Amino acid sequence: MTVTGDWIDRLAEAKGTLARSSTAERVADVLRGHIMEGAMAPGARLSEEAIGAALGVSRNTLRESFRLLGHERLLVHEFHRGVFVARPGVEDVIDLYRVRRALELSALRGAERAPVEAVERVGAAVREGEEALRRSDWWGVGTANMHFHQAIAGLGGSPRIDEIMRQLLAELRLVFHVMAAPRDFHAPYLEHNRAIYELLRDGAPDAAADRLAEYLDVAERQLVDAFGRLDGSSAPGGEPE
Amino acid sequence: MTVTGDWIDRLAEAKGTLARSSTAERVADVLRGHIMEGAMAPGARLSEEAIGAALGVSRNTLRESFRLLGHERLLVHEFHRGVFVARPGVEDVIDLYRVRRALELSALRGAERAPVEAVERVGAAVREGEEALRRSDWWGVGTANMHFHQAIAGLGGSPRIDEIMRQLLAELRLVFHVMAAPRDFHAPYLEHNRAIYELLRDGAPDAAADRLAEYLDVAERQLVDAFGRLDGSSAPGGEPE
DNA sequence: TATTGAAGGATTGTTCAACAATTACCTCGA
DNA sequence: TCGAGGTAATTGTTGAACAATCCTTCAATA
Repeated sequence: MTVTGDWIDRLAEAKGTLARSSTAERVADVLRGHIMEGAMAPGARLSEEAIGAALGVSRNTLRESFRLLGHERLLVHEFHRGVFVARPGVEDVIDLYRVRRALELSALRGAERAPVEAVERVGAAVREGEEALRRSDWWGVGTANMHFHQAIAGLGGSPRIDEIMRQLLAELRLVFHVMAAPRDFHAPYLEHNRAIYELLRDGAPDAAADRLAEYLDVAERQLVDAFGRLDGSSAPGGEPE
Repeated sequence: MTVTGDWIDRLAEAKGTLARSSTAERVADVLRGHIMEGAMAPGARLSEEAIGAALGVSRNTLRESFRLLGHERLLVHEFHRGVFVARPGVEDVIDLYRVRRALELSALRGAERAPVEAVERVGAAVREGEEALRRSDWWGVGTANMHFHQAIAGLGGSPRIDEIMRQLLAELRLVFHVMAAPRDFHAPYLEHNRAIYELLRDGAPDAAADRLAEYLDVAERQLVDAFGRLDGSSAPGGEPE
């Protein structure tokens, strides 16, 4: 007899994690990790030959990885010059916050229709951050903060917005590396996160959005100021001339 | 004496178009054009050997082009199976409109601070569409409509939003190809465009945003209905099983 | 009849080696 | 100090080769 249970759908969901295999993508994963953890400084040049030899992949495959990361704006590719770790500047910070405002606020404002699981992902991120703070795990606090905003943007349930947001936050983590003292930058925002989550959970998404709007303004200004302080010494953004 | 006119900035702007030379990117441009004009039907497979021979580029270079277009969601890359022209489904239409709502409405709502040139780009797109309609140039009407929404999203002056929007609209044009009769789909929206532009120009951006919100709802429903009608015959979206 | 299993061919994934095009560096000379 | 020129190093692109995987076909079996 033909077995056609509905559990077959659950199998189909796992397909994505199964089919994920490609040397170029795995290499991109490795590089992405190194870049975001700061192992490669912003502005550093990535030699095809050196990295290809180090990772044991051919130049062609490595180039595919570079293209992937270039599209995520973690690497910039200059023709005939090579690929470099992106070095975001003040105008990038401003632009990143423009996009964040558009995506996060509109997701929050339309959150009456958000499913409970999506709201709970926000709560989980809040708790994740508080626990990391208790452990004085600053990197973990930053990661949790990213998860928080990812969850906010994910309230609308849009795969495309999720992906855009992932890229934005990865790029933003680069910004933190350019900054002087990113150590405890995130910590003060934890209580804001909790307040926003509770407003959201208690059915006041508009109030939550207003609160988040302030939040974003303050954070942006803080980053812009930090950039302004070190501007002139190394001209972090834009094309050098 | 050193000549330092301000025209040097205008030269710098042209740098982007000048430095743009890479076989992979040029190939991607060609393919993008063919896909968006419907020369290659959604779902069609792109053979590396055939296309490589036709365009006179090597497989490695062609693969780079495929990756570029894959990131724009015009092609989907299935491991060990090849690349296919994307075949958007209903859920893609819904998601595309989610992102459009977030980006276009928030750009419009914050348009008090938009520079005059940006607003005028919206007006130019409106007139472009009206002229195309007069010539019964349906493809031109569609293009002008894309320019209109691109200009709306561009009111905030964000390069990242501009790029996201470009991709979204390219993907949406693919959707129109999947539809049955895309011929005069855009025409009825021209007067909406004009109304929105005039509200915006006359300093009522919030009213313009409300109008655009309706607009998007109607257009989305129309597309979803069109998909529902042809659903079952060829199952345009998702993974085939 | 319908399903399974095993060749066989075709296509993609990846590597390697080579050469062309361009940039970076270094030296030389004024 | 500045510019010109030449050399070395790096990237851009190609072509061929082989491994891995998928699709098709066809026969075998229940």
